Amino acid sequence: MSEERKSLNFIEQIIEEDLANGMPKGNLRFRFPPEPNGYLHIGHTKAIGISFGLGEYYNAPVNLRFDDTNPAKEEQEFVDAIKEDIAWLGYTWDKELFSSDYFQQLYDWAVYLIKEGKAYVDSQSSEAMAEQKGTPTQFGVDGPYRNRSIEENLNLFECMKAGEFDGGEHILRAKIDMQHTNMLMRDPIMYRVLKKHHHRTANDWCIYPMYDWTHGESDYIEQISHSLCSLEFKPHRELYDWFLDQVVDAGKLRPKQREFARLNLSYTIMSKRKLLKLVEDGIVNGWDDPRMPTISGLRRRGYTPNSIRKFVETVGVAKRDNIIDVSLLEFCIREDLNKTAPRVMAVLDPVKLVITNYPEDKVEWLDAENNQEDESAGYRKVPFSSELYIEKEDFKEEASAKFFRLKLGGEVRLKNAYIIKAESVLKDVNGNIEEIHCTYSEDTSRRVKGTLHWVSIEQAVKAEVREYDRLFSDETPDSHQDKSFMEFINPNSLKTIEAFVEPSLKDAKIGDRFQFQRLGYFNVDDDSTLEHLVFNKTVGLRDTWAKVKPKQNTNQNQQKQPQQNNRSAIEQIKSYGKKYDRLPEDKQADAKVDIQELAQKVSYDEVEPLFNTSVKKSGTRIITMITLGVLLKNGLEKNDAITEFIAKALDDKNVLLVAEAAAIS
RNA sequence: UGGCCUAUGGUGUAACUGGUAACACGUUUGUUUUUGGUGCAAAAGAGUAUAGGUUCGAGACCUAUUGGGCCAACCA
Repeated sequence: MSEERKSLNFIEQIIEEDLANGMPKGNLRFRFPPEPNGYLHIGHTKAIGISFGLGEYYNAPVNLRFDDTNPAKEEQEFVDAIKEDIAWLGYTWDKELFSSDYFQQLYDWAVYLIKEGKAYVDSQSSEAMAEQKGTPTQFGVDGPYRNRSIEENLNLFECMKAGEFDGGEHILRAKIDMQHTNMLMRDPIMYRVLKKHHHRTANDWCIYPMYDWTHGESDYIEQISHSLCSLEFKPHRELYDWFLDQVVDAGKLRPKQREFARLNLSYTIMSKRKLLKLVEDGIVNGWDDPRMPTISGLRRRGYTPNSIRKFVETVGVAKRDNIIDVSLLEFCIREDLNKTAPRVMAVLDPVKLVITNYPEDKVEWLDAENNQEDESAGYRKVPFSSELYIEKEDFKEEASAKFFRLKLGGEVRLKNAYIIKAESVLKDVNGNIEEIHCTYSEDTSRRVKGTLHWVSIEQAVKAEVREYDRLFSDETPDSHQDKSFMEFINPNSLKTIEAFVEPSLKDAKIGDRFQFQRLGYFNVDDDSTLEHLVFNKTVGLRDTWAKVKPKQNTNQNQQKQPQQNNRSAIEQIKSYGKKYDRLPEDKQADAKVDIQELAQKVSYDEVEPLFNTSVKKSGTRIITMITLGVLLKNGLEKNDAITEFIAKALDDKNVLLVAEAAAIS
């Protein structure tokens, strides 16, 4: 076997190149720099996965650095939550650091820049400054304070630090170029006055550095080799480099910023601000609501760290905008849970079933396999008696042969138990089925088509089950310029069900994950108590039956499927065109016969548009020629378009095309 | 009257210096099965945004277009 080399993503390629160019492997160092102003979500997981993943791959340290330069928005609560989430995902950071650790160093460097004439204090209103800044298509102009003396700047900046000014009076700006094509280079702000309590430095500072001034310098202080962030920071790179130029020591490592496309998930939103609105408006019950795309929400919903890491890995890293289908996330959690989750039986929508030939007082404790995917999972006992619950959905008085659940006169297997036959039903005055009467047979070796899950009524435990649907009805709720994402909120995203579960679940603990057989994966919610069990539905099983069922699921989203049957003759011919000239000779001959047959059903109007097919697509032009040949043979008159098409083909480089054209010209 | 990024099946990511487009999800079919799950097998689906060019040969190279995204917070 040849060695299989996994293809590298563009960031890995950059690193490999740096290594090849002589960077010692020991210099590799990464960081994940969240702002502690909210909870982490699935989008952050990508950034986490990239940096920490690189750290694991190269055995390099990864710092966790809280970017806490804006005391107005940041809180200790978020620091704690972020640490919990990253640790839960299974990553370990080298050092826990804070941008605020560098406030003094940043200040000293700022003073140095002032002395070098590279920074100045501006004393205008923010409106005036915005005015002078220009627009992307219009140059900026220099402001009136741009050429203050170094002494004055030094003095003013010191006064800013000493708290002698209020916010808005003065700011410190880098002196770069008001005519720069990159807006960020038009004398960006380095410091502003903010008389706010900081979660770590308390009231030590009343001036705070801006992101751009802080980030690159922090990377430099920590000697981060590759500073990875999302694409919207691409324009910041130029400034990142400019700030680095001012302070970098030739002997030390100079960090590199590189950008990747961030992750978007269909049917949800990723913006912290919008997520906050869902929380504040009470659309969801907090940041860890199981419907939220936050890490804490997914955790509570029953997702495993492994499944999320697998997801991020599968999604890949590139630079183009993307929307990943939730079905991929769901696949990842199913794949993980299928191997690990113990199987149990629970009935969510019960109907009573009575086994008339089973002794009324008898209870049998039958063996049930915990997980057929895992030999070591063992068995448990489940009680069986004459009165059971099954799902309403699993019984119909009459049904087609495609319905292989229980119907009158039909047989079905009860999972882990016996084969039963439905004999009759008992209905209330409205005609609703109250009881299904069956007989059972102890011969379980027979083959029957269907197998149902069930619980014995007497021993069943009541439990609350929370079923979730997607939060938004639109695939990209926040990408409509004319509509707010709030308009797409799905009002039925939470359904609370009173269910019956098998007694073995009585002592399930918070966080435990199960497969309710035939239904899906569920975990025990944080709200669960000994007296009142609460389960979350993590994700359903793949359900091919649901697709067969006529309408049933009303909010089933319509998916466009490629029509493969009933394709028109011309469509079938066209699909030959895509590969015709690449087919081996014998198959090509077969294809030609087939095309000629199909061509009988094709009209000239369908063929003419194909005359414009580009030269490159010779296959399509060949099949068009063959089809045209049939039409001509059937009496079609040559017109100018046809003559021109044939003439052009006779001139082509492709010999097959020339041959076909020659045959009919 | 801008700068930067980007374009490959329905989705996402591949394709080392040019050799005829791969993998995963999704879809469909068959098969296995005491879960309409899982497993196994297979199929459909892309001439790589467009138009030209170079070349025996282009998704990769060249030219010109077009679509999409980002950039004007004392946010990060």
